[in-house]
Amino acid sequence: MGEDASSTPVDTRARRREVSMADVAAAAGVSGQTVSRVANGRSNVDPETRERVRAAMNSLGYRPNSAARALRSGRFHSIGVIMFSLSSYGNTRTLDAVASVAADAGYSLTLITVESATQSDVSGAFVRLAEHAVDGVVILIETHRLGETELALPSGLPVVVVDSNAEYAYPVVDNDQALGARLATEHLLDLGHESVVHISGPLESYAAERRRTAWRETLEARGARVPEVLVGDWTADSGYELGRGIAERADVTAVFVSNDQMALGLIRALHEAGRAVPGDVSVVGFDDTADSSNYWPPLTTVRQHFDWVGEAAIRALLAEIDGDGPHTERLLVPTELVVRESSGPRA
Amino acid sequence: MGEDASSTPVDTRARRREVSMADVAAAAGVSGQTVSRVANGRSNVDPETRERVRAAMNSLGYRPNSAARALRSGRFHSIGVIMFSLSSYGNTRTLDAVASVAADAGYSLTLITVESATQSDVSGAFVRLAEHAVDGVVILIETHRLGETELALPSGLPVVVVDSNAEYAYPVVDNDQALGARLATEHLLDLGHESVVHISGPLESYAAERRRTAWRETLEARGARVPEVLVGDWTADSGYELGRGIAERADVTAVFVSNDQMALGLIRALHEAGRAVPGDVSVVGFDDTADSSNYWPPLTTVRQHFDWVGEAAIRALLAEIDGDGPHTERLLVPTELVVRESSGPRA
DNA sequence: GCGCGAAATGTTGACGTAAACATAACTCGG
DNA sequence: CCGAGTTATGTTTACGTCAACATTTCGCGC
Repeated sequence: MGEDASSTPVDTRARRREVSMADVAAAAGVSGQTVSRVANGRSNVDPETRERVRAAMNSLGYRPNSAARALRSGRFHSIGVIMFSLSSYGNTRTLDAVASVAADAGYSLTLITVESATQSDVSGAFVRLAEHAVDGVVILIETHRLGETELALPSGLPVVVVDSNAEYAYPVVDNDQALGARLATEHLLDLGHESVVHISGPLESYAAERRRTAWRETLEARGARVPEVLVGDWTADSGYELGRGIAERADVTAVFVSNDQMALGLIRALHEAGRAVPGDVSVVGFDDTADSSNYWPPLTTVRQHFDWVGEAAIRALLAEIDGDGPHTERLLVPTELVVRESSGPRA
Repeated sequence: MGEDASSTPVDTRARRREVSMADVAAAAGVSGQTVSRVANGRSNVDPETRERVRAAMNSLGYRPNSAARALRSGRFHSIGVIMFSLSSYGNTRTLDAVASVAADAGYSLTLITVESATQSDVSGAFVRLAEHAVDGVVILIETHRLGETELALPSGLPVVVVDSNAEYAYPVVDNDQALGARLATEHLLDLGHESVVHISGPLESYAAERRRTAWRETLEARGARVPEVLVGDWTADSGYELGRGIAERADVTAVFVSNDQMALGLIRALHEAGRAVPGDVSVVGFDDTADSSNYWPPLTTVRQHFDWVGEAAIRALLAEIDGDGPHTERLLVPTELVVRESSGPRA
């Protein structure tokens, strides 16, 4: 009695009954297999038959059922992305790139955001993705510290991590944080500043850590004094709070800030205190957001190529998915210094 | 030729063979159906049996196959999102909210970004989503103008649109653009400014249109002169370019800008020209981005509750999916004025 | 102690697709 | 004009899950 059409002719939810291959096959007078061949663009179909099937597909509005397709083939043509919220500028930009590259390759994106970047949250999200029919996973989490247990995920699914820590058993793609931080710090030293204060991102962030480390090493290499690190949380507000302290210290003439938003807050604090930028204090940020060229003054900053990172991540993942063996490698995309007006020679 | 499985017994890609219900059933010594019942938390299973099945699941690492489940049930527990790139602040924030609400409801998100917001691109994306096993679609496109042919999508799938135009045959959720624009304009008039110049978003944007219209109507209602509209493209750069023109006009004392980023550019242009904000020119933005309280001066702006919008959109969509009939209604989330330091009384 | 119903569990089949395996039709060289 | 090779098409089956139906087990009232 499985035949529904007989008993319930007017079923509102009957729309669920989609047009299937069998329907097309019947309409075109061929077998389902031939429809399948046409749908998948196989060559061994008579042009005339192909046309007939195409016509039937169009008139019936046939759309292949991806669930069935996935069940049959084991491929879902979908890539999972695990993100730690969408608030960070860089991650969002990377996601954008990931989305378009994946789309070009015929993959759609399944997005999961996690509240906190703990091991349990991330692997929980991972499990959900694994259940949810994805061929591979991109983990896009700049801020996380998983404690002693490093990222350990259920096996079997290709994974690429976009992050700054090298300790993963998965391929890692990232911007070259250390290069950018070095360029920024050297730029300020080259302008004659005796030392450079650093406003860091949160301690849990590996990206922040690498920038901080490179800043310190650059100062040491130049024989400059290494001031105490100030720690923010990436927000402009935290930059402002820390900036109020900096504004009171006449000895500070150069600040390297770990992202543009905190730099914005810092600059506001300096303005409020009547300290000129770059006259009294030079400021260099990190990210080169779309807005930073319109800060007042326009911000000298480190440009990250998030689009390259996103693209590289997807390419690496697709290679893994296609079985070209997992490359546990590490790809660093170069960063570059963009000099604008917030940095100048020491007064 | 292509057949590899037979010749390569040690196939690295053999991991694709996931643990299935049958494996668990065999391990636990029960039928597949019983496993299914345990997996779905049915009540009519003997506690002891349930425990045995659970143990087998864990030791084998069983994960239900969502493709098979979807094929069987017609439900995918996935919501499609069509976005016009991720560059806009508001859309990204809305997406964030959508992601967490959907996740709470047990749905994952399938994200598709489109390059341009044309009818063909959007419906192309829609078709891809329909193929891609989603239960419903959220269209999150603030900037689009589809010409005379209004958004016409293949039928059968619940849809919610987040946008400012009322002309859809689908439920629409949006921030109350008109309210915000009115509040902003009235605020400036109340401060004593004789008129208010408006920098609009692009003409293709319905959001920009509604803000522009409300600005004009507010001026007219107060009997104020309506200056020519300046049209930007949402970027800070465009705000800067237009701002250079404004800075030369001594008669302009108040500007209502259609988003915060253009306001940032405008303020930079004013600074460059030596015109004080708000001393010479008052500026009000729109969005209340995370950064705008740290602009210099901190920006008076209109706060949009993107999180509410995202949540409302998902709730409406889930209601549709659950068959509570399509509500072709329109939900406006209130906006509010946030007064900071970029606006002040007319000199 | 017999039969009835409830609870626990098993069996069958279908969802839509595509791989593997037929089979039919048609080409072409000798 | 026959058989081998090629191309077009059809048939069967399995993917993993779950609803529907079938069967078994057991408790309990009379």
